[in-house]
Amino acid sequence: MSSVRVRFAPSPTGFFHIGSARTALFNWLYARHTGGTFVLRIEDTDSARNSEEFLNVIYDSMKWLGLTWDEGPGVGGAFGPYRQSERGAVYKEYLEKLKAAGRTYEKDGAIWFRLEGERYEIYDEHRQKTVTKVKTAPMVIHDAIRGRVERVEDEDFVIVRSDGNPVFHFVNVVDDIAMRITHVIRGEDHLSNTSKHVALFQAFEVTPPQFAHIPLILKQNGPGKMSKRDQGALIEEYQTRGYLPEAVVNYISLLGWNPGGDLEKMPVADIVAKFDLPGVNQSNARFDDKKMAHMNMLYLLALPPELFIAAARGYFAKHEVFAKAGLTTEPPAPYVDEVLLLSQPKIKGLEELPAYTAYFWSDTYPTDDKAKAKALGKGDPKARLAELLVALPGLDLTSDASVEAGLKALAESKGLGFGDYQAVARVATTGLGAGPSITAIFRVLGRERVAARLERFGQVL
RNA sequence: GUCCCCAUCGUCUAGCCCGGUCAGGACGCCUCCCUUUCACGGAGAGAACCGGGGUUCGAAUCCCCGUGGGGACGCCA
Repeated sequence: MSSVRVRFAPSPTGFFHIGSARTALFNWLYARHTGGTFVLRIEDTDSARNSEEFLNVIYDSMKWLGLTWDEGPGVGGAFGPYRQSERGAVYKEYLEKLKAAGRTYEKDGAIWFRLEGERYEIYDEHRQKTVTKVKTAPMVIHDAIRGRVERVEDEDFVIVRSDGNPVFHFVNVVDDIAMRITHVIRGEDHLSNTSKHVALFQAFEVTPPQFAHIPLILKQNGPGKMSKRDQGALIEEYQTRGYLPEAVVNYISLLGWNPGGDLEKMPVADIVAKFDLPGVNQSNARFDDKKMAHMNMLYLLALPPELFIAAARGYFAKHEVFAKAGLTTEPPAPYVDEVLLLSQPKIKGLEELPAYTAYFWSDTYPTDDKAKAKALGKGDPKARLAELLVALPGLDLTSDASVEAGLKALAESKGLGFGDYQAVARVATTGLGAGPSITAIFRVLGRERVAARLERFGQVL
């Protein structure tokens, strides 16, 4: 294990979104790349806004994405506890250090951090009030992604609230010191805070960790950074929509980072091998759900049959697809597997599956009017239907090839093409204009059901 | 308003650090091919160096200024 220690420090005040996931991922990737330690620390100092529900969402989402932590809640570690709400003693100890150094004072019941320098008053237009500023030397931050950043921190700030709870800036720095964090990889929205943090590190006489401020993810429509309220922002949502976690990981790893070539789809092990801080971009990235969906399709397509079946079945169970289709018992496993495999090369996402396969589960399925009109629009569909019904008992349904041979023979005997039968047979047996090959549909559905559907369709013509 | 960060196709980006290529790839869009529908796949079209100065024989690449975008300015994190 290398000496690298990184942490992801979410606060359970809202759902786990793409931006948080990407920050967690970059920390995890860096830890895995360097053979370091990935720490999960829960920043729950704002008791008014925290909730256990959100905490569980964070754990679930991280586990789903495969972002396992080496130290943190549930797994322990030498620097625990890992929830800030349980670290009161640590903060008290560090607060004493600051007090002893004369770097704190009380005002309005809160404890403030005292910057060193000459004080003066000035009217702040933004806040519309007079504030006390301090003439300080600029803080210099050596950022692994931004380079040298200089910022003047010129106002004292609260480190312990009047209710006794310590504030983010303070606990964040204290824990990074106490947990021996070597690299702070976080969103660029924290860059302006970093001067506060450096001031605190200096007050504790500790060399600050290596900072790396990663670009933000912008919402795909409209201005501003992505927030938990935006469309497609929640990791949870991709989980319920049946996205493959490795696809999500792959896609978000490419938001603000790239291996420096044309490579896009790559196994997570390759991402780990290639990931490094210098490869991280400096400019913000806009989220694109189309590209995410495409990545997911690529992964779905590449899934070995048994894994695709497992994923699809997981989706079906989660969404109670069979129950919603009106079935009291699940269809036989081999039948279900066959139907699922038929669909694998055709769909872009698992969420398409219920609608895509509905006619395999139930004999009552909707008929798409457009598809019907199109199928009935040319030739003599009624005659084709009748011919299919005549030929059906003699059709060899053992394989797609044999069904195809049979249908082609029928078409040839009438001086027609395969397509003349395909269109009407499809809409009759599935109600749709698109789907797996008609030969596979015949074979999997079976002679009886196909016959019944063809007949029923013929009657309403 | 103050401070900080950033700037290549509509989007994600390669190229930039260490100036010299028809500025490359991917998503999306469009066309064609494959085909039994729909996908997948294949081929192709269209599409960008934010603007202005400077340095240089030569600038997407280095410097400055604009402009634009983003972020921070809480007893939130």
